[in-house]
Amino acid sequence: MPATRRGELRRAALLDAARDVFLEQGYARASIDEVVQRVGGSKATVYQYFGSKEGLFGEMIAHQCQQLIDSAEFPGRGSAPGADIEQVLLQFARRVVQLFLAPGRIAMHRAMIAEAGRFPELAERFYEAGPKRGLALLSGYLRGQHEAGVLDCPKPDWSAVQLMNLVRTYPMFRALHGMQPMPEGDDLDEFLQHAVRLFLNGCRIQG
Amino acid sequence: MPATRRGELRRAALLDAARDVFLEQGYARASIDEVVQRVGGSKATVYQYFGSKEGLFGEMIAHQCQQLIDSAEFPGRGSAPGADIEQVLLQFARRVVQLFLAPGRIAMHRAMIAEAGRFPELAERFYEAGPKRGLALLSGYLRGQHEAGVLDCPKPDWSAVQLMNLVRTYPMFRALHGMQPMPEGDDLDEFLQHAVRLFLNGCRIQG
DNA sequence: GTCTATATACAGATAGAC
DNA sequence: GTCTATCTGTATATAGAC
Repeated sequence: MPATRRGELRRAALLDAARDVFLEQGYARASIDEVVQRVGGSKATVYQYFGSKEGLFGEMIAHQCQQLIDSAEFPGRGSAPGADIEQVLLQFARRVVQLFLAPGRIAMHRAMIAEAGRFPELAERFYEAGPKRGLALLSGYLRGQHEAGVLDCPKPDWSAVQLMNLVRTYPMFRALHGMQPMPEGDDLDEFLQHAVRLFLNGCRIQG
Repeated sequence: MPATRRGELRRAALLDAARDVFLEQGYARASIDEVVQRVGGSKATVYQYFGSKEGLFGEMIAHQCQQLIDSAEFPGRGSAPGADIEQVLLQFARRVVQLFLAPGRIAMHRAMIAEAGRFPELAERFYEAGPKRGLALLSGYLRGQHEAGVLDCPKPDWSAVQLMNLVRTYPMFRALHGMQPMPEGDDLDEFLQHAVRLFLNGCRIQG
């Protein structure tokens, strides 16, 4: 840990450069030399602050998770209670996809998955910083609709997972595999509408 | 390409060992030396057959994809036309999860995602060997149900993607991130039933 | 606290004997 | 066609000057 003001800046700059290098090249291919070269300074400083390559990676991921938490204004929060459910959920779907498909996020996700076996606690932290918070918000919204008798959602936690999977998985799966988000001729927003409608039909109160 | 019988066996043994090493360690950490050490023989032979580390990785993945195609008896195929839809789809869901969560498959999936940027054509091939075939079968089944007036599935391709996402994503997501397949207290099969029911409700003919 | 220079190790790839 | 021995580059990590 740096004690001086300049040290703080050095440390932050190193974390930023490390993010770029690790996410561009993956953990194993990334080299400390390249991180140092981008930010200026010397390798010894890296080892002073982070101890090792694993340490640098770990703190970089943790830092990213913290930023994700700070920046995420999840949707659903602040939507009027009586607003049209389909519109609220569609808005939510668009925001989730936007968050997950941001270029840096895909790269980070890839790096996480690649090293999940070696850094299990980081994957857990990532999950709690991102998906878990979104799920909690969505689940709360669905619980409210259930209790109001608008939807049939006896298990809002599971329903939240399912809606999230419906809207997020297909484009994310393709992006993780290096494919275009949607195949030719398909329209992402139309796909999201289809997913939300399926979900709403599935949870409709049976008359 | 080996010409002798013994060469064929050597090649096959190398591919098997390569699969283990790559999937255990990931592409970058894996070393040719370790592959050679496990199977016996020498490094030069590897370069004779596969040209480079990338070549070995590529042919290993291709080989695995072929095996996946050969071994996959996808469900839905051969189910009686009049069978109960919920049971057919539940059976399908169980089989899909079983296939995707097999230990080797998760490791392979991780390796694929990690290197998807550098080997885009491999990801494509994997997609066609696995998910795409499952989706095609499911889509055909759903189209039949739609045309028979049993389900409301005007876009069976999208509906197939959505059902697949509902049943597969959550356990697979957790496995990829090194977490247990299901959180404590939740039951996988109950989750699958919940997913299938949501889907069927969503596609039910509106009366 | 930060830099330069270096130790140490190991990886991918190849040359040449058999 | 297959092996042994080796070349060459590059990575992590550290010792010691400023």
